[in-house]
Amino acid sequence: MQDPQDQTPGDGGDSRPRRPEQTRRRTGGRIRSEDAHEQTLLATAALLEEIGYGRLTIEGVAARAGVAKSTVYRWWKSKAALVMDAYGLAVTQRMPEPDSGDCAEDLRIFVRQLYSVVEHPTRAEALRGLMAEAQLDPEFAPRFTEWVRSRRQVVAALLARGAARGELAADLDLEHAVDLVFGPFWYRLLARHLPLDPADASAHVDRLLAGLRAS
Amino acid sequence: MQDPQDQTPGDGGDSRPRRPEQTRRRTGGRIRSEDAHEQTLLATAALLEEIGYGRLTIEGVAARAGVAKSTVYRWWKSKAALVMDAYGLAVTQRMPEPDSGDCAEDLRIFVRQLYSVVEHPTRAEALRGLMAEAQLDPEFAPRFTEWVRSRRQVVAALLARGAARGELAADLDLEHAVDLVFGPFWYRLLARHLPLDPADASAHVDRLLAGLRAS
Amino acid sequence: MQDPQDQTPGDGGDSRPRRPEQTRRRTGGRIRSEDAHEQTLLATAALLEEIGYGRLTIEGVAARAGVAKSTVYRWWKSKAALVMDAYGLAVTQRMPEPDSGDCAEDLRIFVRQLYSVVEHPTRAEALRGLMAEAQLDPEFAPRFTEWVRSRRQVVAALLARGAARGELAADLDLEHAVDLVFGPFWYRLLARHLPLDPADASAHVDRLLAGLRAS
Amino acid sequence: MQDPQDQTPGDGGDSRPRRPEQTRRRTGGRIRSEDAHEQTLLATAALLEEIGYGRLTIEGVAARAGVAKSTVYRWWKSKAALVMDAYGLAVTQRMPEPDSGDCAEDLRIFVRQLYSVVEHPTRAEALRGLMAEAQLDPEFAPRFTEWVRSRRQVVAALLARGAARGELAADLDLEHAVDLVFGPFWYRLLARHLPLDPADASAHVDRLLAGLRAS
DNA sequence: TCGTAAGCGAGACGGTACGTCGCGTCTTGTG
DNA sequence: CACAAGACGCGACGTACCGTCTCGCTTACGA
Repeated sequence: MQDPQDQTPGDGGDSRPRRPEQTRRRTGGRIRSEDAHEQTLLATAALLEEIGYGRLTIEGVAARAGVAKSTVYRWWKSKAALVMDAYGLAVTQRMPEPDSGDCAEDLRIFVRQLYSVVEHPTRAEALRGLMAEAQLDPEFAPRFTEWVRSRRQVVAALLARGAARGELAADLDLEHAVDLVFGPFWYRLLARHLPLDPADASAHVDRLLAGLRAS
Repeated sequence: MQDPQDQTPGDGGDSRPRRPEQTRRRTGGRIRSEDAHEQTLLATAALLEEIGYGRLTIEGVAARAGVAKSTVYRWWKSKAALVMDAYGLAVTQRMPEPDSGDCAEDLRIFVRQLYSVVEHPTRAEALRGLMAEAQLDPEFAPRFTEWVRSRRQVVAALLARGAARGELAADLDLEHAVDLVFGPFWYRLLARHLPLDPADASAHVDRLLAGLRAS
Repeated sequence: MQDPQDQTPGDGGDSRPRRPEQTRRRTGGRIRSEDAHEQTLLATAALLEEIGYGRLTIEGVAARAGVAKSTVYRWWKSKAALVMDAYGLAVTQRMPEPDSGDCAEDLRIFVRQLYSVVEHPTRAEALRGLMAEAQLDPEFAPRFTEWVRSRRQVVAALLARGAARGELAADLDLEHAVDLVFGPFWYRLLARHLPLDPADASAHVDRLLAGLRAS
Repeated sequence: MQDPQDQTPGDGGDSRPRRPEQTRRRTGGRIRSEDAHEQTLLATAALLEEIGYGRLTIEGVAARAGVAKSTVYRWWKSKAALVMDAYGLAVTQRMPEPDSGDCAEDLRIFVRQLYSVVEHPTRAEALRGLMAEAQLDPEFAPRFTEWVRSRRQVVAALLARGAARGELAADLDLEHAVDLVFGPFWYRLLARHLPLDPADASAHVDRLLAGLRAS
């Protein structure tokens, strides 16, 4: 979600930028409890597994974590932000940024990884929940969009390299191409009109490449 | 939402599948108040415009409509179902089922219409809200998926006609092709990484057709 | 509750005087369904047994009786009135009006009968419920008070006969004496500080008579 | 309701037995708002005066007190419990526990005080309402019975002192004697067959004493 | 080494909306 | 007309979470 290096030391690596960016005053005061923090994220993950995003509540997370509600609110401003920290990272941030020298291969790797989310139903549900929340919570939407863009960036770079190498059409519309990678994926994930089968990943990429080469 | 022809006359075009299917017992019982019904839908639409899907509440709808909350609950089992009736119809049901004899032209008409939803921000927000709700409310999800399928059917038929006429590749994968029509649209609508511009509709279709012809 | 002879024929013998007393118009119109009536009272009695006065509802009675709610409302204006018909009669109206020639004996018979209500828990609960309702429903209160007076009358007459025969003090305050018969009974029935034991009836009467003879 | 002496200072004299007995954990947690509490009781009392027990609602009390409904429910589990705190105390707790050395005099004082409730119609109605509620709400009944017993205790003690002093029959049945004090009072209060006149208090006591001396 | 400044648990608070229940009324048939 | 069916407006219910707010206690710096 965030590069590890932009973390204020002692900030736990996952707090949202709610605390003033000006390197935090830090003049005395009890230090943040790493434990409370961790328990919160663990409880969130556990509850996501058990009851799903929709029925997750901050109240419930706090109770499960043995943490005060106010402590949760101190570090995360919404359920979505909490879930994003607890799960988003695990789900997708660790996705590869493949660079094999072969654009088709890179794409294949990336898309396979993308589709593999459905093998972890809770992660898939978390993705759905985050997307849903982004529609309903105007404060969360920009943060989600930003995350989407960061994911797009990986694919865009990958395609740009391919185009530079001449593997793809020169006049490629990058943004549109990236939409063709993610669009059908999200659509199936959300609309559920057909199952999202990791086995389809290859076919998806093949058809994609056909279009991108011709252009 | 529903085929216009399966409407019982005087049933307002929005009957819920809650009442026993078809012929409704109809032996005694006060007849359903067309007025209460209509007022509810109008209030829903009005509030959608004013405060948006996220802040819409059944309580608020009932109050605005001058209708008892229990009456709303009698006919709609969730906010999403209510919005679907109040808005879904207006939003998409009236979309065309073009059949000009030219597949490319048909697609263009359909997609243009699809993209035009963003010219009505409230409708766009309603669409987003419904999709979000489908992720959060397991009871609503199937109903939404069904509606998605009905929309897909229109495009599938259109493409099938084109394939039969030889305008498209014979070995066309229909489902995947339909995903390419709707996927990028929904993706942009929901993720907001880039604006959804009706002017892009043509380009979208052109690229689509290129792929579908080659296959 | 009412003498059988004051019934308009065809009026079922237990309807409350809601219909005008002027021997009912009776000019065409469907005749009152004896069956609906009876089923209502039976359902009331059954539900009293099962769930008690407190949780009894007119809605529930109607459903159980297979009768329309409006039919219940047509003949009884409140739950209390309904219960009074369904149960009150059985509970207390059939109590004896003893006249053995011996005032002490008469009292003993009467009080024993009074206390025996606790052997029928449902009846006891109905009595409690009616008393409670009389406190909460101003419309029902007078009807209940009237019934109380009718019960008092029996005892008053009994005592008056005794006084005339010289078995009791001549300067007896009748109303107060009757209060001493019913007061402690109701008090124990309602306050539940001590169980109401039919075996106590004799002791109650004995102490009572001691006081009434001396005066 | 409770002995005045077992009140934690600042606890308003009306603490519910809902919180763990005695010393309350008191490790963290916002302190209970004495103000919210007091406003609730005041609003209850005010509404009792204005609309009476029957039409009192918790919803209404909360609104009037400017307090959240959930706060009311946190401290009182039913309307009856609320009224008992708001009014019961005022009505009867402050009743005297006379000990003049003369049993007859003590009784007279007590009964006069008892009858005087009818001079405050709202209190009388509250008493009726509480008794009614005790019949209808099984959860409340024991609490009410307990209160009744505490009131009886006062009279029992008074009579026991008299008996010890030889003012009353030695073989006095205390429980029955107490029933004779309260029974007729409640009976008249509830059944309304005759008005409850404070002027009758003396006569009531006189007749009572006659019986208790003779026994 | 002490005071000041957090962080933390607990949990009460004012709110908002929920979804349900029963009321008593009404509007439809049908008999 | 009575009756069944059942929809309607209404009002309150009791619950669930929200996000905020004291509390008392603990921890860590910096003066």
